[in-house]
Amino acid sequence: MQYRLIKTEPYKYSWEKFVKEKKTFWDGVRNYQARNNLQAMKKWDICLWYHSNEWKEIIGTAKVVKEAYQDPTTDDDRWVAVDLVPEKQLNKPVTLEQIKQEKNLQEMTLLKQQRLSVAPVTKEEYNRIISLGMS
DNA sequence: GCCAACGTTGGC
DNA sequence: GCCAACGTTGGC
Repeated sequence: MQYRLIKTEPYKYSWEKFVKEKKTFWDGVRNYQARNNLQAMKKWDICLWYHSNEWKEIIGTAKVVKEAYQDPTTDDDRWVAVDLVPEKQLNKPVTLEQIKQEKNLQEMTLLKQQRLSVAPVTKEEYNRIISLGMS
């Protein structure tokens, strides 16, 4: 089981819309590092769902239900997509501000590489976020 | 809306 | 293969 963090801009594709639709495919990644992270995803891996821009918070988690396949939005075979379904919503979103203040979360890729749209997350970081979000 | 950080492109 | 120029992202 692996954990990752994926970013969306809420006005493009929000958590609310995701929950309503019950499923989405994660496409449009045009960055090699993010692509590599996408390709490494396995079925049932968990992704933290992060809203960038004005929200700046982790709001819920998603489960991978289909591993990387050719991105349907492009003919370019360098890019891939995965299918996700909502797993759980946090009682209380974990904000970027909180993450910055958490001693144990300083090493998160989210903080180190702000532009990466699909980032790895360790089990410890994941557990920490969930306990913050569920408290 | 600005700008820093960083990824990508293309000329050499 | 290097690196300057350029474009995009995302926090503020």
